[in-house]
Amino acid sequence: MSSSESVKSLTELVQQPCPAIETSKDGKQHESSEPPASESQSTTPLPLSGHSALSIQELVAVSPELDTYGITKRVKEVLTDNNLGQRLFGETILGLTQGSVSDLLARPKPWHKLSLKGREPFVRMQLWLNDPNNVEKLMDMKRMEKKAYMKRRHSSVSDSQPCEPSSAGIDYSQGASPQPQHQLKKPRVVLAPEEKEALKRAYQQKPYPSPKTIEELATQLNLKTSTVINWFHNYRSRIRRELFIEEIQAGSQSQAGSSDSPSARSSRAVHSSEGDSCDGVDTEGPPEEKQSGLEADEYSNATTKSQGGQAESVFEAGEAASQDARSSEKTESFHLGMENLEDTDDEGRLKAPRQSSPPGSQSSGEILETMPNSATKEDASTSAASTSVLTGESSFKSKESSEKMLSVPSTSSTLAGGSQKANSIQSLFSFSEAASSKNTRDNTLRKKKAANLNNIIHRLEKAASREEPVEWEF
DNA sequence: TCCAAGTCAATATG
DNA sequence: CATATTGACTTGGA
Repeated sequence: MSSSESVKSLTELVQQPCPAIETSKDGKQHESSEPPASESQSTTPLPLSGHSALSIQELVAVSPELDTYGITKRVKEVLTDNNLGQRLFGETILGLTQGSVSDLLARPKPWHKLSLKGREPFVRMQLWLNDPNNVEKLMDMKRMEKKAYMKRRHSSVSDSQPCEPSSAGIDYSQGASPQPQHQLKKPRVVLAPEEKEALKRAYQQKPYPSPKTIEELATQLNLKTSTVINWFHNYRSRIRRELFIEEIQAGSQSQAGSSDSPSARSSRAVHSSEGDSCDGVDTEGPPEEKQSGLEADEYSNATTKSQGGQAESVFEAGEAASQDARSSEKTESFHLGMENLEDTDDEGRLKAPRQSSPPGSQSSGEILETMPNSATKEDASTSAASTSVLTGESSFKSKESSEKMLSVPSTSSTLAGGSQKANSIQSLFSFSEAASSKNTRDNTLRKKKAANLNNIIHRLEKAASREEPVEWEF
């Protein structure tokens, strides 16, 4: 009921474009439930379809800056408190699948980094949070779903394949037997830990590999080119996100209470210390971005592409044959000696890989095998490995070891939130300040940061137009 | 064309 | 069962 509410809120927002400033609770943001009427609750799973979408988009357009982190936090609380799953919430309220919701709730990007489209779910969440009956509605949905489910399996007594032929048919037809249809479907590539390692290593050196490099990687790892491309795209964007959340969390917890943090940042202070960092990723780039530190330490970054095009074999296992002939000489960048150490989930990993790994060579696992190319299923056949390193311990354990590698000092750069837009920023959540990420323990984080740095560098370079990779002074 | 941002959907994990 | 991860696809911009 209440069909006009959304309109009302919308109008309100429109009328006063600059709301902002809400202190503790955001009271007036939007209210009302999403779809203006119609709400077919019966069988249509996806609520979004035409009608509501429009309103939402308009709302997004006029929506004030929202605290995405705060919103997701509250949503998670409400959901868990009431035993509501994110699947139901996602499909019913956001029109997204479970996986997407999980991701969104766990790693919300800051509002200003979101595209119009990306803001939609957050506006919906805010709307939902403001809806007094939000929980109740979801509970109802849950009940209905369950009922339907029960009914279905109840009535379908002997059906071997419960209904749900929705996807069926079409192509392969033939009927029937859903049994023999797999394999041809599409296997869903799963990269082995070693492969991921190799890709990550390659990423450190070149976040934006050239087509040629990609080809080589694909060949060496025995993966499809598209897989390698996709991997890089995904990795880059995911790394970026990690940084966002880090930024947000750092900011929000700063004044949580216990932490005193002497560091008072006065507007744009330049932290000279090289220690921490944080920094934002900022896609813009052009402006200044001071990154300090970054000693090459271990991986020198990408910019040094040297004009030749050398092929870097990511893993030492040379193997292969791949036709590369160029001597890769040192190529391998640093040593990173990690290797797999058991897993046991420890987070505090002490460094000190017990395993041998001769200091000079970075042994790292090598890939599984490169079959000629017959295409049959992939089974690891082992072996061979001609030059394989002896130390190589071929069978790796299982999980991927932690990834630790490079220990970049950090990018630092205070970026100063102020410079950004300097206007609205109500900063509900943190400022994008440079806080301090002191935990040294997280290698992963560091790695991500480092990776990100490379990313930034790459972009700057690009932006700066040709010009060789000048040496940016960090 | 490449890239980034959003998602989906299959798998992994818990 | 629910949630988390992740390769691939889609969309939209230069």
